[in-house]
Amino acid sequence: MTTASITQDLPKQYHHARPEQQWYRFWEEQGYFHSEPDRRRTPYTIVIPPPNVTGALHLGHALNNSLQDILIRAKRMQGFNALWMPGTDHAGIATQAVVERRILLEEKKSRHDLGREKLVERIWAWKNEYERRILGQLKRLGCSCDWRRTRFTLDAACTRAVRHTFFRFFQEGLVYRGRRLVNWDTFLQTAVSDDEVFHETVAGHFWHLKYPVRDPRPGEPTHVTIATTRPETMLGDTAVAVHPDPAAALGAAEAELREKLAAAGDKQRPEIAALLDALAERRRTMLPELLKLRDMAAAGRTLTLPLLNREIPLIADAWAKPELGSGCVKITPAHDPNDYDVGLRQKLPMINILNTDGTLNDNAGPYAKLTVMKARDKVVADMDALGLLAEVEDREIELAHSDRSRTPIEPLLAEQWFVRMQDLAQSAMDAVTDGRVRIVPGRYAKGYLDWLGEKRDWPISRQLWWGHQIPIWYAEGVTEETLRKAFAGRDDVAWRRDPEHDRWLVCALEEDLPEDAIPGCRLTREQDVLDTWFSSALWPHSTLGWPERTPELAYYYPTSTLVTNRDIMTLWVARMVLTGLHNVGDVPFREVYITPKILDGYGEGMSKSKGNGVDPIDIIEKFGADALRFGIAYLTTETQDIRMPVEFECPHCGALIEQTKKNRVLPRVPCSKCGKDFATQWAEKPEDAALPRALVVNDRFELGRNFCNKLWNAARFVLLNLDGYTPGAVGDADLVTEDRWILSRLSTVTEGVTKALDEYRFADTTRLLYGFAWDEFCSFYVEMVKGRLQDPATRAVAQRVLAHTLDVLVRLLHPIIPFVTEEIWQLLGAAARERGVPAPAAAAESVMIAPWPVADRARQDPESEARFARFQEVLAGLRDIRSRQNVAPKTAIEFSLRTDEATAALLRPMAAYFESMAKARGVAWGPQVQAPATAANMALSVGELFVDMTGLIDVAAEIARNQKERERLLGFIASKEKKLANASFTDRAPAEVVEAERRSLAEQRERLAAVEAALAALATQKN
RNA sequence: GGGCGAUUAGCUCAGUUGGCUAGAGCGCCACGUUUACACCGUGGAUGUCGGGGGUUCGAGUCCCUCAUCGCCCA
Repeated sequence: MTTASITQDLPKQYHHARPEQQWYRFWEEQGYFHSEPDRRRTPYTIVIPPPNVTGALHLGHALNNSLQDILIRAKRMQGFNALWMPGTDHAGIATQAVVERRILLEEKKSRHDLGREKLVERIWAWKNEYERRILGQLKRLGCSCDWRRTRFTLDAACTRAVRHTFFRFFQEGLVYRGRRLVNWDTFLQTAVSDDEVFHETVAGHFWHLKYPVRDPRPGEPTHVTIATTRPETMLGDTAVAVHPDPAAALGAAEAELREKLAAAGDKQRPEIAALLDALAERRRTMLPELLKLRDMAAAGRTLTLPLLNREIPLIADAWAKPELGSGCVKITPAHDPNDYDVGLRQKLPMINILNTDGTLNDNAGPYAKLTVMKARDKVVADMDALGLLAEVEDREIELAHSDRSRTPIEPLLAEQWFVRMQDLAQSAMDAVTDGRVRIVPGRYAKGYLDWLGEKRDWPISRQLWWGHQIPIWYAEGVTEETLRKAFAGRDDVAWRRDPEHDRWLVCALEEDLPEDAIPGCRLTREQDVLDTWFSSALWPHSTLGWPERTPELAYYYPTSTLVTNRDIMTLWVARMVLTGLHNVGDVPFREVYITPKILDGYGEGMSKSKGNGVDPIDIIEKFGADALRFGIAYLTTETQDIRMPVEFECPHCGALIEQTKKNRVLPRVPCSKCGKDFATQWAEKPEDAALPRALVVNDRFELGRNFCNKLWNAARFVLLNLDGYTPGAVGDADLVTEDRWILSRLSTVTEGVTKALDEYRFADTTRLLYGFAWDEFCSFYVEMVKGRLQDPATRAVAQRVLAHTLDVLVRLLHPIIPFVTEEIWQLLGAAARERGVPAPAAAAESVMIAPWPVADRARQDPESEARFARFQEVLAGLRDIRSRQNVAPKTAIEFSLRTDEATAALLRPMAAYFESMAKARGVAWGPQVQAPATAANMALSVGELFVDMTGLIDVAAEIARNQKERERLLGFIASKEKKLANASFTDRAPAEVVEAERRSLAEQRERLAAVEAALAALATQKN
């Protein structure tokens, strides 16, 4: 390809679509994404947080993955052997729930109608579809993942890692089976973890129920009143508690309130005082009875549980709060977390009254088979009929809901599998406290350590069909001797006694056990599957081949950086650290970078279930992948989340329609401008899906699109001016002022960008490059080099410096905006394959594999930068005068500059640039310069600028401006004078600060004098 | 209830160890099509840096407190 044929068709606007497709394919075909272990090189590895296959990616994922790609591309260019390990997560409950719901909706079938095998088959189909879509989205984003290594948490390799981990945990006694109160989702019929539960305030009631005291003695109460928001749970009550020392508890509550009162502001004081009064009242009226009940509890008195007529004890336990309600509390250990603790403490029976489908079981006696809600109504009615319903209050209740099915959670005592966390958690805490894992920003370490510090055992079983089925078989009615014989010589089978039942738990490493593995006993397999996080906890080592000691594991592990969001610090990050330490013996990654979160216009996190997830493809379609990435990087600051209100772009008329909480969940929305309907991401019915779909966009990505266009045009300018380019050395003597300046700035920026990226300061990186490319390279260097390009004597060097600067800039920008930089790189390569200052060298065949620029400190040239700063100030002054005096751009002006000789000497050589950039001819420079008779003036830090305005001047405008400037200066000078008159300032502030203030004051005074002189001169002209 | 974060121009956000009569992009106003770019250029207007107290010679920046919002944990 010749230069001519390349340059003739450069469009004036950068079009992103074709380069995105072309260069992504090119990179893939060249194998640039692939990494192989290579002992001679240092690895840099990132494992992707595997997106779950529940649905497509939204902007939050785009942020996370753009940042990973920026890091991995920069490191690759920096010479590291960079591996970005991709893959997806099976997301057990979330995916199963989505598929089940869809099947129910479309075919009116439950999972039980379908059966385990068929359902799992359907989920695999779903997984295949969404995995393809997700990976496609990542590719559109430009992600340079090593796709040949793509894994899935449920594939054979990950499954093997799961089996080995589970087996080892089992052998070491780290997994066990036990009864625990779990969050039961009655719709999905599975336990869900605390993290899959959200709380919502709903309108409810507080029912006050009376339980009769058995054989009350004279002077004793006949009933005990308790209050509950869930009356049906009384059927599972096994005690009523009263505080063991109600007087002291009331005293403590009072003391606490008094302390609060002392510290409170005026507004809160009455409120707290009222609470104190209420407590005092309570002490008077209720304490005697509470003391009596406490004594009755100590004496072992009992109550009758109405409806079931069960005898239950009155017990003393501190969970009962004498300052609340009746001071007594019912205890339902099998259906309330706090009561469960009481039950354990007091060794109470635990009666489960719930079936897994949310109906009551036989323990509920006459209420069996009723749903929770029906049972509630009936219990209340029956209690009322017995005269045992004391009161009903309306009350708002914080009710736990399942995140997956959106139905209320029932706490339920169930048998589950757990991982013992004591030692594992400690190891993961140590890794962070001793710095083997560094968390950035550091403040997130606290949450991690606090959570692990609780060392709560990890419930790992889920009553689902989609996931890693727990490799446990139950053997009943056999002796250990039989087991030993059956599995003689096998080290891949282990067993333990089931502490809850008369049977053995048998765990198998890789092979599933047949039913008849043990003579005389039919093995049954555990039906539950493992929590998704169990397999994703292994991700950094399972993807590298563990449990095999693969070359990959040896080379890439521990990985370098994990990029994720703060919501899963505990669920995922902490667990990766502890399984990594346990399985591999080392941490999974050296650094964890926590990204900001993308929020919608209402400040809420994006999620599929809310309907506020924005498909990054929409942004890519409209603005380009580079624009998306640039915008994301630009907004990724250390502390702020990113608020992103979005709009529908009407596909009919292009109008922008605000996305609201209402319309964002609709399948079709009418355009408020043209009135026609369009489809949204929710369109599924044929009649909706047939409508053209609106893109969901945000104008903040214009920033990135405009920047790419600016860069493109700068490159276009360079390419259009490379005719006759010859590579060659460029010595210092060849360089002119603007060359030295741009090379100096380039060196400084290279240094700054490299450092910022190293410290995960993405916004700083991007802003530095934006400023350099736009305000320095384009606005000054390109403008200034134009003249030299016209002159055959200077053209060659100008071309070389220009090509070099663009080359370095493009390399620095490549990690952020890979596509446009590759497009430019390729064009530049065709026009100037060999380039570089001081010595040319052949450019890499792709910017993706070009070396990262190294800052040449020797290029940093304070003198050039100082000269330039003065030049820029004078230029701005000239432009300002032109603008405020309304001098047409075509009209040439003349100016003179009163300044010291040194500055004059610096600026005289720049005369040509004042001509080309402000159409202004400098006629006089130096200390002796006098103001022309008719002049517009401007006080500058370097002196005073005069523009000869003969025949042009607008005296009134000039006076107005000078007066305004005078006001400003007077205020400024007054404040500086005050500061410097303050002895404590001059005595105590550092000398250089005081000196700077003095200089500043002197300078402003000079300016003021100039302005006043100008005003005086103008006054004479006015007449 | 405990913890973390936020509150700076109409909007979305920067502001490194306190030295600023506070910056950017968009939007707004005026002018402009000079052969890289109107997804552009030049200039301009716009802020009691959430409220109150304190430390300091000096506070957007540090401390306390209040308010509002978001998230996490209980």
